Amino acid sequence: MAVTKHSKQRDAIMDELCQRHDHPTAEELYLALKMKMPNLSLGTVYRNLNMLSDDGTIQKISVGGADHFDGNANNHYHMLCSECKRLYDVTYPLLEDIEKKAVNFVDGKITSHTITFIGVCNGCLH
Amino acid sequence: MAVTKHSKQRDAIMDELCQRHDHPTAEELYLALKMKMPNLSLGTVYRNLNMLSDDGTIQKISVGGADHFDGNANNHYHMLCSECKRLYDVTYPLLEDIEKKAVNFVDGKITSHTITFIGVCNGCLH
DNA sequence: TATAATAATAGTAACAATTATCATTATTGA
DNA sequence: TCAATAATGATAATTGTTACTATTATTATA
Repeated sequence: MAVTKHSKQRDAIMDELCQRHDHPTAEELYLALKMKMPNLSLGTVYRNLNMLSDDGTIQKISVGGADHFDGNANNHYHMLCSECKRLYDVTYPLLEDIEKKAVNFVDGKITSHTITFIGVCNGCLH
Repeated sequence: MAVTKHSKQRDAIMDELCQRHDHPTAEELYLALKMKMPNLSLGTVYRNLNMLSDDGTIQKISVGGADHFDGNANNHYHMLCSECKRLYDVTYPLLEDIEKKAVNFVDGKITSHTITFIGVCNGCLH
């Protein structure tokens, strides 16, 4: 179901998600919020994250293991550290024309694209 | 553990995976192989797919839901149909220099990259 | 070619991530 | 203020995957 009524829990989830830039999982968000809202439920976090990502208000990112969420809905790229599994933003300029070009190599229509770099972050290199 | 000894099950898994180009999940492979090898175990399929993708012999692809596997280990791109969740190959030419360029936008080293187009396949459009 | 070492298997249990259920609570519009 | 119902918290159920263990298959060597 789509969002219709307002809720404190959803506000808190959005606030937390937009303040941080570490692309937390549902459980990481839940644990952080649980301190301020002690009777928040993990199911509520999942339900809201799914509604919001269905809306296009936030992004859901699947890279193996638990899904990550990104409060920045504008398309941008990511890097996954294969050591610590953390997900980082990559400010590589958006490839504006890649979807148009890719149409020639696809049977269907394209609505978006993702690029994920895999590597090792500085924290894990040292 | 890495592959050392030979096994019929692993051969059958590789054969099946390389013959088809629909990026099956572990369970889809299992069901297809179960006909020829009635006492194949799902755990065996998972174990081998993981060993082979750790090797770099095959690719594991996470796009939400169950992981998909690709017998083509050469880097190439994919399209995910948001309707039927099927994964297609995209023969878009490899962006050879993107990893080198991306280094400037990343704190760490890059070892590979993936591009996934999201869209609707022809089967789902009609 | 027999044998010993051990990797790989089948079958099953356990686990992790996510979704569904449902009685209760909160929001909203009349 | 009240009725309608969306959203919640708590928990059960489901799904995808990994771990465990006794047995079987592979392989190197005597």
